[in-house]
Amino acid sequence: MLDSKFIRENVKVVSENTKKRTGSDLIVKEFINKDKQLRELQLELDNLRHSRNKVSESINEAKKSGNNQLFQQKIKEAKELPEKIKKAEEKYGLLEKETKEILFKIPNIMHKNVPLGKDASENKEIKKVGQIPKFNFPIKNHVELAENLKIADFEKSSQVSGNGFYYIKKELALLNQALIRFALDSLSKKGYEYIETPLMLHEKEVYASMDRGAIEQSVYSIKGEGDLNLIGTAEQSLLAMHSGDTFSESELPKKYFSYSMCFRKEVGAHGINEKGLWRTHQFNKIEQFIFCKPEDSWKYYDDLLKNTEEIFQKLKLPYRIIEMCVGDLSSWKAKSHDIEVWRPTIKEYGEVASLSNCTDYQARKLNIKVMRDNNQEKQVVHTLNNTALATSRALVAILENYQQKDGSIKIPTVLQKYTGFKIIKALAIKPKSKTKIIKQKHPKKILEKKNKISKK
RNA sequence: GCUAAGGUGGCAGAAUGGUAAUGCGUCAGUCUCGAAAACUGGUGUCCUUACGGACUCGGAGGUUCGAAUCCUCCCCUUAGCGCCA
Repeated sequence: MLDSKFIRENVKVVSENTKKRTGSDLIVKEFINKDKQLRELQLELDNLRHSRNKVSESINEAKKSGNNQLFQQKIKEAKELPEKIKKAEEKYGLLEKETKEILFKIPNIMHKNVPLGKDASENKEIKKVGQIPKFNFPIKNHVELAENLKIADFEKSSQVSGNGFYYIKKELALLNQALIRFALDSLSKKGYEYIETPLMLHEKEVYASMDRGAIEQSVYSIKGEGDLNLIGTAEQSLLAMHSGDTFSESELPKKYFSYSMCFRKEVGAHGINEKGLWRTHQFNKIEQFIFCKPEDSWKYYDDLLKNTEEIFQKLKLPYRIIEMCVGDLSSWKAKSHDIEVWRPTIKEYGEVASLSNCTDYQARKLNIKVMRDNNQEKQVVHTLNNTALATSRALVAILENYQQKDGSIKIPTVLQKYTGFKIIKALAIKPKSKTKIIKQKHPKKILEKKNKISKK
């Protein structure tokens, strides 16, 4: 949320920004109006309370001095006040709630360079990195590849949990763990602090990181457990970790990274009914998160992008960077870039990481501040986040980009020390159709191979 | 989960129905060539141009003219017991 005082003092800036982002600045006008009423009501309420405090004080004095007549008279006088105060309080509470709701709807002030555009189709491509692989054989998508290799089971998972879940098995599951370790090591070396967080949060903390719309579309809440919700990203739990804290200047920046499971409803999301690992209700993610002084946030923004790029470069996966245009920028962000990885099967880039500078918008909701050295003044900190690696999408990219003619999958070199194997070997026997069995020329060799594997 | 004791500013620690003592820390000023000590003033949030005022004792309600204090519900901490990956 924005600072009410800032809105009052910069109506023009906020209105223009809101209009640019949502097409209308009506909510700003509405806020100004409500906020004015609210402050008038507060003055009224304060005056009522003041007179109560005064009367109470005089009652106390009368009691102490033993002036019984005055005491009785004042009590009589005081008895009328609580009712009035209660009414004013109720009115105030209601108006305050309304005003806050509107305040939450006013979007963050964008960075001045955010490109114009209506929606995702108008996002700006910044650069492309890496060689797009060429295949001299018909390629398969990750679902076919994984099912043929029997390293994933999407039938069973949809049976037991519904669509959007997965069983990954054997080499694929180990590759998943290898990706996690690889990303953790990569960020550890950069001096970021590793954190493991709660996977459930109260509503207030979840709400701090995003807006109402995003929550309704993504957040799972736990039935019968008060207002507990599964996190959609460790961004939420990392932000909440410093809820209410005031840092000294020397403590900042706080650079964190975290590994967690993420849970998302994906209501209305395109592709949630598609089989596979690309869009799922549950996935593993290594997330980067920074709390910093306001003047430093753009510097760290670049760092966060570099860290993730480095990971994809080391995995030798072709990717591109795009910048979110106004129409595709979430309300709480000041600026955002995505990293998209190449998917040869659909001949498109697909989102694998999302970088954001939320400036002070998130931190204000949880009252996270920094005490300035010079003038002893507190200032709301800036928060930034970027995916380091969401493993399920990286798995898709690896399966599809590293597939071989025989259906086996090469393991990216940097991951081999974590997996312990260099290739996910194609299965020798394909018993599905008779013709294929006939085609197999060396059944002895196949048997030998099988024995070797089972010995391992 | 049970039992017991607790939860008051950055920290320690009083106030048991009369409007949050005090100490430490910290910041500023005086003094000093400078520092220390000493002294003086400030040190949570909000409203107000200001004068002022309101709020704040883990949270939410309630009783009362008035609640840190009494009542109800909830949360958390510590210790012991129980259960458990």
